[in-house]
Amino acid sequence: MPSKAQLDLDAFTPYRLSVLTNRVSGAIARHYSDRFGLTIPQWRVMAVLGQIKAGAPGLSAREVADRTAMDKVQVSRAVATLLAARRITRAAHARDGRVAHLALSAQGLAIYNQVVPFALALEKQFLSVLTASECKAFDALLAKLSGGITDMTSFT
Amino acid sequence: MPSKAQLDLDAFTPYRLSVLTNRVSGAIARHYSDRFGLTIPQWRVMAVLGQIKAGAPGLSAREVADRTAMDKVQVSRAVATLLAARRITRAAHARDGRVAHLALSAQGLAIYNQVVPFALALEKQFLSVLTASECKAFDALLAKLSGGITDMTSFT
DNA sequence: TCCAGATAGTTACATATGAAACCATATTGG
DNA sequence: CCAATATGGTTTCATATGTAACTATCTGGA
Repeated sequence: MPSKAQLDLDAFTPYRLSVLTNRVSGAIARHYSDRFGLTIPQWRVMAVLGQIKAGAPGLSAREVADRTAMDKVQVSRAVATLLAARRITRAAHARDGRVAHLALSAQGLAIYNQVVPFALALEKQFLSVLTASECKAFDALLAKLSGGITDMTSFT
Repeated sequence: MPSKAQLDLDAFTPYRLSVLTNRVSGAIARHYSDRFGLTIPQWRVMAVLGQIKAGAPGLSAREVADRTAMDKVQVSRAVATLLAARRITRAAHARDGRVAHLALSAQGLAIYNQVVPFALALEKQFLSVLTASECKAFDALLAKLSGGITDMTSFT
């Protein structure tokens, strides 16, 4: 018999990463949904809109997509839902008829201000098993791995 | 105006984890699909079946689910597809009429033996931006974080 | 000016996924 | 022995998601 190559899923980094992420994201998604009626894509849109300065005109859907690592379809759908719930506003661009400025509504801002501390608390709890220096190390490693992957769409 | 709490997605660990994982998993899924006609759930089933010893009777669907962090519905569907493609076999349990033993077919084993080195190469490339000691550190941190999360389904 | 792309965003379609209902078999307490 | 319940596994249904097609607008060059 051929001496088989073996692969232990529990030792396979992409698998471990996937399981961990699904657990965290799933738990967070449940919380967002239960307490704020938000999906993660919706929350991501609100999160980037919450960062724009007071006087600024808002972000286009494309800018939102860029900053959330979502594709434009996901953004379009999340925006439609958030608009229907009056959590964000849409205003025409002065010069470019294709573009709309998106921003949080007053109601959306109120929700944003509730979700942010909540999200930060969840992150803190997630990281609570690590020491401060381990957190920093993990952060750096994530950055390094992400940097290594962005350029290789094909992942030869 | 109230001094708003802020949240920068790019500094939010669950978000960063999610983006990284989606990139890796997406790239791997594309490769498995292109070259072997496998989805990730299907491959996970094959991966755990590939680990059982020669004389062993095979794994039940529930055991497969336990070892792959998939739920029984996902397993059922992956198993159905793999059976149709004759990549795995199903045999009745001697005593328990509900249970079936699953194992790789000869054809499935041949594919398994192709995929394993391929998967290991992808993992190696993914980790190639890290030094050996960084890999070890990352591995340990993943384990610690996973351990911290498993017990908290609720993630208070 | 006007046409050939490029870009913003939405829609449609086909597939994937999760939750819950469901069927069959096993087990357990009376 | 037999109900009540638990377990293994599949199916159903409703929703989520990705790809590709589509509309509308804009830009740049002949």
